[in-house]
Amino acid sequence: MRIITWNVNSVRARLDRLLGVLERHEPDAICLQELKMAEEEFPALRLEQAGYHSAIFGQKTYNGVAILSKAPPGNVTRSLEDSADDSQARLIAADVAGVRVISVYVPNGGDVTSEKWSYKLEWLSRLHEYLEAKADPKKPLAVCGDFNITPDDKDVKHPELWAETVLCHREVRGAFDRLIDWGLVDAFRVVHPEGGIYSWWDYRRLGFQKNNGLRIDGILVTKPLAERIQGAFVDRDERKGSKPSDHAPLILDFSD
DNA sequence: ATGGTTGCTTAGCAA
Repeated sequence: MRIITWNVNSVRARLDRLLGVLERHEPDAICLQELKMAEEEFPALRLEQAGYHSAIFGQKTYNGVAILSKAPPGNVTRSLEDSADDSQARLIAADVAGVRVISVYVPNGGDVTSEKWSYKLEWLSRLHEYLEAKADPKKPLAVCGDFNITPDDKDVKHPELWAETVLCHREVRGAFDRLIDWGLVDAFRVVHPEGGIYSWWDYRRLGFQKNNGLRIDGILVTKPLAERIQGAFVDRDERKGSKPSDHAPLILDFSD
């Protein structure tokens, strides 16, 4: 089973590239983030022609997440399903081929003095509560997405440039560790313990041209799925050429 | 280095 996570930074701007990724990698499931469109605008018909079902949690202009799958998705749920007053579309879950798949777009956090930063920390705490309430560490589960967190300095090309930022701050790394402690494994880390492989390069400061990269995308899996890990890579070529997303797809392979 | 670039929406926000 192949699962991909990719922050497309607008489905509208990236549809041709998305179709290319599906054709090139043939994932069983692909988790998308930053759709930047309402559900009714989502090109579900075009993707169906490419062989994929769509489970969509859209929002006009900002955010938005989806799960595309070859097999029909089951038990689709949207949002963190808690009591918070939250209009941002950042989580969708579905059963795909016996695996509970979740696509998450963790808040970026702006800067550490902003209200966005406290929203990020609260959202991560709510995600932890969501796992406690809705998921089971003993069953196959993959939490896939843009976590807007580098797990470690070895996931940052120039850690000194990013220290104390919202992507590297010890408080979000702590929140990430608490998700892991619930019963998850950073599947990409298992395959590449040495680090030095990145999934996001800032459009600003010509990040890609300088390989000023960070790995803020990931696939976190429960033990029964971790035992099936076969390989992992980032499709760095997808960040090249005309009109790329600022993220590259991160790809995990599991035995069936 | 308080800049830089991209997308959505149309001057400003978010990343």
